[in-house]
Amino acid sequence: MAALKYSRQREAIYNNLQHRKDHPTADMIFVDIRKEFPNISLGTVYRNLSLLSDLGKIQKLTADGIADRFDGNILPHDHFICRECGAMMDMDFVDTERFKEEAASRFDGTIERCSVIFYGICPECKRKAEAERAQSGANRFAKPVKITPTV
Amino acid sequence: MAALKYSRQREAIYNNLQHRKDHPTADMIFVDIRKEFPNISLGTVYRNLSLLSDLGKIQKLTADGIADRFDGNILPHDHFICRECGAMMDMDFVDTERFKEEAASRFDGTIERCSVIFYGICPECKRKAEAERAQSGANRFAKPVKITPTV
DNA sequence: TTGGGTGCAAATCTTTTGCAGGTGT
DNA sequence: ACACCTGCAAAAGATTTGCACCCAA
Repeated sequence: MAALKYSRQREAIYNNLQHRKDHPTADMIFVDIRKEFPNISLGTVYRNLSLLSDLGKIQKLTADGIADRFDGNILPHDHFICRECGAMMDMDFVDTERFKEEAASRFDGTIERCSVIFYGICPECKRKAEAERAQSGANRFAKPVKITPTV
Repeated sequence: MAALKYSRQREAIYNNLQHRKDHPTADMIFVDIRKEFPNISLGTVYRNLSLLSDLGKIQKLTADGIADRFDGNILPHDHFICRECGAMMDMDFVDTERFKEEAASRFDGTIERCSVIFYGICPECKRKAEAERAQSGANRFAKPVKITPTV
């Protein structure tokens, strides 16, 4: 079994993640951390994020249509992604654990973890849209409609 | 607004998805459908899956560490992925709608959809593992342990 | 006829990996 | 000294896209 050694880069990556709450991508962390370590490589960032995630020190979040994001908060909680501004935010007021237990009690296999991601329009974008609509009457979040054959 | 035209390829892709329950990747569909359309290209499969998903005729499923999968069943239901065999299966006995409403009622933005994915060991792999363990005493699903510094 | 759809291949984006040299223990 | 870790760059994997031709409406 491989023994883990200390590395300044790994510590910096971990700390960077602890000090921000925007659920950054590997590249966002890379850009930020390069201020402190100008020579760090993106590969190192990926390697350490993957390692920290395997160790359970951070969380990797995979969602539809976007690059993986990382979260320094490992307490069980859910996430929301805004399809307007792309922001990912915490949704920690829903009891996911109860939900997970409910599933586990009726499932024959073993449930180890559960990912819950909500998609929609975030409070800020919704507010902006409502202000606009009050003026123009148009709804810029309306999904495009197509003329559709059966398939 | 673009008008949609019928295409045999799109119909075949849609039907292929309706007739299977293994939550295939784009490539799996491509391989299967090539029996009927030897000249179809992977790009066409991707384009149509994306289109059908936008139209709400099928569902795209994004999960950790695997290629996107597609589901012909658009009724709200959750999924489970086995980390041993990689199979993705339905978990439709949990009331996700209630869960989604619970979240929506306490959230200031608009929740449009919700993805719930469970990860663990599927019933079949669990059974096999238990049979093996009864003989050898070893647990092949034990996660590797590392000696860990603070970070 | 016209504009959407297709096949093909190249491009893009994200993430992983091989290698040679650096560093923690 | 011995692994582990890093930077660099190339590779890999998944998905998208430009283009010329084809086909449904």
